[in-house]
Amino acid sequence: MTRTHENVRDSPEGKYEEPQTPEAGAVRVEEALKFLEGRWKLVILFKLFGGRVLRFSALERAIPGVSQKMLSQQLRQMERDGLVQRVVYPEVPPRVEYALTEWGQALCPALDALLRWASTRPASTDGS
Amino acid sequence: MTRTHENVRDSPEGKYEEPQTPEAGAVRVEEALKFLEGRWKLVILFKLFGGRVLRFSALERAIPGVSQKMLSQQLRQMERDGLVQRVVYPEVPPRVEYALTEWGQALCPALDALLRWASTRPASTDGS
DNA sequence: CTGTATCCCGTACGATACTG
DNA sequence: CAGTATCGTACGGGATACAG
Repeated sequence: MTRTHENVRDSPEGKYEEPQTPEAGAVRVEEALKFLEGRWKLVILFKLFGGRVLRFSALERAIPGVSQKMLSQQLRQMERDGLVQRVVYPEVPPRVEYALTEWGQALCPALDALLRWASTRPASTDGS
Repeated sequence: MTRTHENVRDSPEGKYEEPQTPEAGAVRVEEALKFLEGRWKLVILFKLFGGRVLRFSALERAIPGVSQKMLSQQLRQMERDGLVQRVVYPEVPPRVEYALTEWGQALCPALDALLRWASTRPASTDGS
């Protein structure tokens, strides 16, 4: 599974192409990581994983320490990036619900891979 | 369905334990991501993937735009984190070689998973 | 050759106040 | 309720100079 590669070219669904150079690889990973950059994005992601739907105030309550500004800002970015779906109900008082997109949900396995990797870290041999 | 699997507890090799709460998951992913944070870490990583061994000046030349300060700094962090091995040859002039540790090499599949995920991103429907 | 020490700056983030 | 506006700050990172 972790198969780094072999013949991926001309695969029928043909979306994913192995980066051809180390530089390209680094750049593409950086681009992927940019979707996760931001003090609160991962927290939001995990609150919404599993198809959960939360409204603004619920997220605010669920995430201790976040300010309205930051919550709003990060949600907007995630929406623009296609990670999050935002649904506005034209009511009074206003209600806005947030959920992950399919693509957002699909992040889960990749994060899992990262978690698995991190969990294999050898203990430092020196006393640092 | 975030839940990729079910009973992981008491697995024989028993190293990896699924995070029990969203918060824990977010925190652990953040910790994992911290190993990759830094303007030049990924570039360095990709230069060293595949078991390549490079000395300081070689990395400097291979990474356009990096300063000695940053290169040194990021390499030190990666060394402390256990991603990179640093070998000093007590010669004149000094020679220092850098390579990835096993754990560092093992990052590759996880990054691949991230790359695959990113490659499935739907095109924006709006004109942004 | 392989670094460290200073100085400087942009930006991400936090706190607070205000609005439809 | 669900945000935006404004201000202040901490820190990562660039440029440059110096050192073993």
